[in-house]
Amino acid sequence: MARRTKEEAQATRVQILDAAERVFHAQGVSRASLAEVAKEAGVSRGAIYWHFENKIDLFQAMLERLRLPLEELARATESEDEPDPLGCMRELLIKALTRLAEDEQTRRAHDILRYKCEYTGELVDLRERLQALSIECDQRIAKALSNAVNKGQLPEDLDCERAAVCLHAYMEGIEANWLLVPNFDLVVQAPALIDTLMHMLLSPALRRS
Amino acid sequence: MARRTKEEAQATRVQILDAAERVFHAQGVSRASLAEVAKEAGVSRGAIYWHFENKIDLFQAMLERLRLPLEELARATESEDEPDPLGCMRELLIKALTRLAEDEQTRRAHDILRYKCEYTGELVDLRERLQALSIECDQRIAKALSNAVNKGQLPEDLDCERAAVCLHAYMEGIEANWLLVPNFDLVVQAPALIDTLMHMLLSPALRRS
DNA sequence: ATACTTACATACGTGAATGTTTGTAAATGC
DNA sequence: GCATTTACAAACATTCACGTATGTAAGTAT
Repeated sequence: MARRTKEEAQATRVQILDAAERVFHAQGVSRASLAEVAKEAGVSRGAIYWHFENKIDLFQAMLERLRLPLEELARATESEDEPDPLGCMRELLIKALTRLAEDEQTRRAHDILRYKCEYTGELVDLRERLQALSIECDQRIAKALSNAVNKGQLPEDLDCERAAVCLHAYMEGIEANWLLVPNFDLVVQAPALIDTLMHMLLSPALRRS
Repeated sequence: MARRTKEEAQATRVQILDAAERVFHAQGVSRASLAEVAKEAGVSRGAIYWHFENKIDLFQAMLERLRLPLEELARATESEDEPDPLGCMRELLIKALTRLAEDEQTRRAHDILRYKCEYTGELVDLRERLQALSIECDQRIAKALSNAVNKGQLPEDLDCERAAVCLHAYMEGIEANWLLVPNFDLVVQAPALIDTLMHMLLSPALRRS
């Protein structure tokens, strides 16, 4: 095979990443072989080793593409200048569910992270990254809730940290369970699911002592 | 090594299962080798192949030990004769969290199922069992909620099926997130977490159209 | 007491995946 | 226009876990 131009090389890189996503999803990360990925991508294993160091490097690169396009909304929710942080958050959470239901790539990636991946050995640092992300997520939610409190949208004595834990858990569970058994229309149900979550924030059990 | 008596053989079987639990938890199911399990159990690989067909058989046998001792409470919650189904459910859910926090074996098993296991290939039927369990769980929760409605403990027009989805998701998320980052005392927080969940059931978004 | 079976240990063969190395033709730099 | 580097393909060596086959000493039935 002849040498490719730079753009062609970039294209094969993307092909490999797409193939990896499919193969990882079908076989699981540890069970998937680079030979399978290569075959699926229509290249040789050599090509993969040219673009990536090894399987975990390929996996990490694949995950990098997830860079959530929900950042602006998240930032708005956390901004103290936002006049309607709670409405902003509602919109953000609905978008998160909608995206999961509608975007094939997002769904596959989340499915891999939840059900096709063992967080051990070489992937232990990935687990640590997810732990850090989880903590950061809690903090950002708490900040957003705090903003909503300051705007008078939530009770004055709301324990934002504990509420954040509940909100986070609820979202995590919705996504996990729906990925496992997608037996209802997530796009249709999303607003009601999120409104239920919003109502939960008014629980007396979430007030400071 | 000489031949063991029947009781001794049963003891080594348990040793192997315990060792498998530890090794699966440390290395992940696919990465764990039977040689490691044997070494950890203080036996040879031959012993494992005597008691179990192969690695997945061993894994399934290990999971069988999970047989949750929460069944009586669950049955009470689902029973139409129970005068306080909601209180029963509250107790059940708190117990579920408490057990996860306090029982090492339960925690390890759940951690394996969530973060040390790829539901693919030979484990695809395990995934299907989990799917069936998830659906069944939704139905049992819905039934319990229906009982609570009939006792006047929840609003007449509650959509029990959708409420069950929310409740299930919340619990799932709490467990998953706490297993990933156990940065708060689950036993202490459990009552407040469950009370928050109970309050969620009163959301107007969960009423029938 | 003897024959047979159990509960393992040990040794072997096999296949598969990994990382590396070498080869090569075309693209790119000067 | 030539040397060099790039973007792969193909072949190789190594590791490693799995399943199986065989060995064996003690328990168990008769």
